[in-house]
Amino acid sequence: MARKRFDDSSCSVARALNEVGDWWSLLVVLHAMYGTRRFVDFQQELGIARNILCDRLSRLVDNEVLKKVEVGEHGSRFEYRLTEKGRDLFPIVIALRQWGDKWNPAPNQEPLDLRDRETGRTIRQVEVQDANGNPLTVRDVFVPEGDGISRRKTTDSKKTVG
Amino acid sequence: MARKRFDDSSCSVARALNEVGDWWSLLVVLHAMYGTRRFVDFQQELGIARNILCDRLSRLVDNEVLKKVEVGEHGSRFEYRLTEKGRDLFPIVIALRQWGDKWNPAPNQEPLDLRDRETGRTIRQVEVQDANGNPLTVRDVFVPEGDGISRRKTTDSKKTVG
DNA sequence: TAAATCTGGTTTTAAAATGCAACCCTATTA
DNA sequence: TAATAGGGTTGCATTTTAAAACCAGATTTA
Repeated sequence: MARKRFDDSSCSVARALNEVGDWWSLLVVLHAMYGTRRFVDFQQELGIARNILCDRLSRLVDNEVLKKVEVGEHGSRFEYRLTEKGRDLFPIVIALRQWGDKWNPAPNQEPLDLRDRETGRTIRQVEVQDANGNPLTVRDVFVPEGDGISRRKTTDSKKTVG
Repeated sequence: MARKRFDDSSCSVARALNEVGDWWSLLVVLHAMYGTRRFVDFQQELGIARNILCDRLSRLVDNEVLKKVEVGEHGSRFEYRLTEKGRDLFPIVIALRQWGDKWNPAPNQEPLDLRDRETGRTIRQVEVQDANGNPLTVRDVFVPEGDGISRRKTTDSKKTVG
């Protein structure tokens, strides 16, 4: 059967994954952030099948993560550019990159070193922070009751994370 | 043909997506962060097919995002608990949630309000920050040359993000 | 000017992934 | 003793995916 989709899910993570939660979309967005804009460039950089790339690009355009812009007077040339919504995926992509570098470092390769354009200094690890900017772990947060998360009367496990 | 996998990709985002980049894995991790630990609980909360849940749980265990723990003296009962590696996905999950809430808010629902257990105050928006903790956008960062990102001599688009 | 190339796709085909339902086995509870 | 809960596995039909071939308009190149 078909993949399940979550367009109308009450969970915003599910709705987000619906738009960028497949194997390729976030990689397309990542390369767009590195400056790639053209169909052929995406195709060659990612090594993605052309039909899949087609599908992903148009889906990202439908979801307003990218916009398709006609460029050049000669012939039909297009560019796929990030929208504000797309650029807003930045923390997610960077957090994924940092997680990958930390837990699955490439054997013979330095992790990618991203730097602040202004100061030239390495950026921070992306983290969840409290109102004052102090880092928080899973255990430090809670959801006020009446949140809409469907929970069963749990079986017999104690409710501590980890 | 088969889905493409990126186990050995030089891109850490690709390697990360290889472990948690499918339609269900991050949702499983999310619910684990909310406290879910049991097979049936995941199954009912997520509405996922049992065989797929099986597959995802064992893959997450293989990748050391979850650990499978035998509990209870009576019968074979298991719990799936987050490892440190799994808990380290916290910023990614939260960033996804915030992105979903911002750009695809649920029609009749308040966005989920996560709070610091200690102060009771709402947590911050997850962001990329420079060394001093100031927020950075895509346009504020750069990759030092010689980074291993495969780039073509770009066609004729100007290299500005967005 | 004809041939080759670039760009951005669509089509075809076969292998996987997905979802559903049914089944299995061990314990526990009614 | 029967029913139910937990944690799966199996079979099957439907989708998705990847690879490669094909296409069509514009533009170089020979």
